[in-house]
Amino acid sequence: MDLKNVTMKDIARYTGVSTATVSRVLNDNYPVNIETKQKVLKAIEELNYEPNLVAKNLRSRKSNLVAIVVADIKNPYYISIAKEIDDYLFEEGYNLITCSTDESIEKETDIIRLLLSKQIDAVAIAPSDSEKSKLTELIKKHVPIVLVDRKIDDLSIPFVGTNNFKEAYNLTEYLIKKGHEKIGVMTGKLNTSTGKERLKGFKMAMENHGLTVDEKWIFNGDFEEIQAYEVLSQFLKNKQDLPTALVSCNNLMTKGTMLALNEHSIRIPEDISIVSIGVMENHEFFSTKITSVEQDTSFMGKKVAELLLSQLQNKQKLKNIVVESAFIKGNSVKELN
Amino acid sequence: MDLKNVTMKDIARYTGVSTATVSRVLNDNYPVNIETKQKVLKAIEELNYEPNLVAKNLRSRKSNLVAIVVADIKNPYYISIAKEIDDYLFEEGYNLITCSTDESIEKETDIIRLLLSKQIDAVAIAPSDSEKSKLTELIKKHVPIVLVDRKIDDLSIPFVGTNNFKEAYNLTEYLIKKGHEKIGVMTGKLNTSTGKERLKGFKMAMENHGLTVDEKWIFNGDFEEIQAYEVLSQFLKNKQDLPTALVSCNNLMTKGTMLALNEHSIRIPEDISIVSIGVMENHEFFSTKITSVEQDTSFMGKKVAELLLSQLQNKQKLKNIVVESAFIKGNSVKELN
DNA sequence: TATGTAATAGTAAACGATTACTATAAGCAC
DNA sequence: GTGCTTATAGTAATCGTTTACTATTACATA
Repeated sequence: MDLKNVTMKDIARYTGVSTATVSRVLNDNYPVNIETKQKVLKAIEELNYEPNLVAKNLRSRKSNLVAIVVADIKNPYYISIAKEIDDYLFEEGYNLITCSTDESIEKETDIIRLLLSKQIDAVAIAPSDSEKSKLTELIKKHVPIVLVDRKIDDLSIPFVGTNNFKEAYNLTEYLIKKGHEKIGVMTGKLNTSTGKERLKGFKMAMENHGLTVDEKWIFNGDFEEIQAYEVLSQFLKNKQDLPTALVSCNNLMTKGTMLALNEHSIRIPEDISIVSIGVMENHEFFSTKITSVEQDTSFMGKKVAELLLSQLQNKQKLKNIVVESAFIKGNSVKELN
Repeated sequence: MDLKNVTMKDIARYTGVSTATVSRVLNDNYPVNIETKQKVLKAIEELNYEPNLVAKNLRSRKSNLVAIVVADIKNPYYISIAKEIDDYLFEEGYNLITCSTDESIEKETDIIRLLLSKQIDAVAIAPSDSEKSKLTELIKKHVPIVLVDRKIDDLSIPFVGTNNFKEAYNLTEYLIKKGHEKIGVMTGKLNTSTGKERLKGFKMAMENHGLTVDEKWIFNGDFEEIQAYEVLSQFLKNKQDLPTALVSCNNLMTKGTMLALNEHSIRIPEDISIVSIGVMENHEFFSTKITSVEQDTSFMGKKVAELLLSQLQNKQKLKNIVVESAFIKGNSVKELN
């Protein structure tokens, strides 16, 4: 039974009115005789009618779908942002779909094309490449966008994120004040705003304190755990001399770093000090808690949702939102003074 | 510019053929003259045509949307499963939308209704209540379902999960073998299969070893961190005597438990031993690593995806899949012998 | 009485794709 | 020439809604 869905047509036939009237009852946007209305509502109840949103969407040229496109949706940082956005948008009748680009610009481009085909209503995105991202495709079709975490300067798209330069600067300075001079950095992807700015912050802090950055301690990470693990493992395998401290440019790479150090029995902070931009899950239970800065992802998600909704509802207020991040003091930094 | 999307009609007009022909070129499912075909393809290129999937979906009565409905999509356990499903389905042209019920049956019912309206193609679900879940609504509309993690017995729906009874039994027995007799349990929701079976496993292990279960050490959790934290905090505030060991019935509650114990300066395992069904993120870095069983969520996700796809593609093979879980030995259990 | 307007409801055209039918022409066998 | 098949392509219906038009009635106003 019930092989075919009940449609407005069925309701119309059942009650002897036109589909237009049924639609009007459902949307309550046009005067309908009270008795007719009740008859229709009764039929809807009896036949267990449920609207077909695909049809509705075709007619309205919308999809009630919003996407969040990030490098890796398994990253707790993005998860937390996404969940918050989802909660807010769900209230307004939107569903969120999450897309991971795995930092590949090709995949990101494919995803954007697919989203356009799906008539996506809005997109929150952390572009995997600040130059090559095909955001113009979205702009051309007037799809509202919010940049999350990663910025793109030339396009005037609202942005929600943190002050990456400052985060890196402060953490590096913290190390310096503890007496560290031989400091390395595990960088993020340098074709993203976050990667660039964090490295810049690191270098500036070094420079301002008259320290030079040793090239061999600049580890080229890509924001992912594996790469950080491998780059550092390679370095350690060659028995090169370690810096006394290392700045890790995101949470995933901090994990990769810790795993590599663990494997070589290098202790934190006895043998090397670590600071991290971004926290690891459950770090409060760690034997060595990593000193880090923590972003308020719930707040960020909320702000992203607000910016998305304000664009969807044409209440344009397109300002950028830079969220302050918190300093978390752990015990991963050795006092050298 | 480009306010309106380019449609097949535009391509048809531009090339002087009918929309039927354009459709045939695009789908390559009907003979089209080679020159006509090239002309159409050229127009598609030039006008930058992209298909409208909403229209396609209306016509085909599908949505290319699959949903995963769980208590809390922020739970790393579900995230990992979801990500795996997403990856597999994306390859086949489906998008995954994630829905959190927050363990509320009302919310779950609303979600199911919404999904039906969206013409959802398939649903993976961990029902928030094994009795009251409105899966019949989905079944009535012939929407393929896969039960994830939580089972429902009477409906014959394929299931992917673990042997919850055995997991609880083994962990409890492990404690007993270490000499523990005063053992408590932080239960999950008892209106779910996982909650019920884990408690049953715990009780059976106790019984089989001639131990009695003290009611005051049965803590009524609901699988969520907060509830576990609060129930235990309340207990500790009343200065009641502790069991020597506690079985926690999922990862989130283990966290709540640890937080509550921390706050009261109760040490693991010196003051109380803890075992957990399910692992916490990054537990490899914990000062006290919790002895637990770990589910292979990637494998589970893969199996769920397979079952979903096989139903979507009518290759019915509806067997249940029970995944073996791994025993992780930590240092959270004190030897009492 | 003539006229304006509000309530009520139906008709039919959209939205953008797919496809069952139908039609034409060409090629081939007899 | 007749009949059959195949390649090719158009027409128009369809998926399930919404809505611009149009139409009718009732009632108030001048």
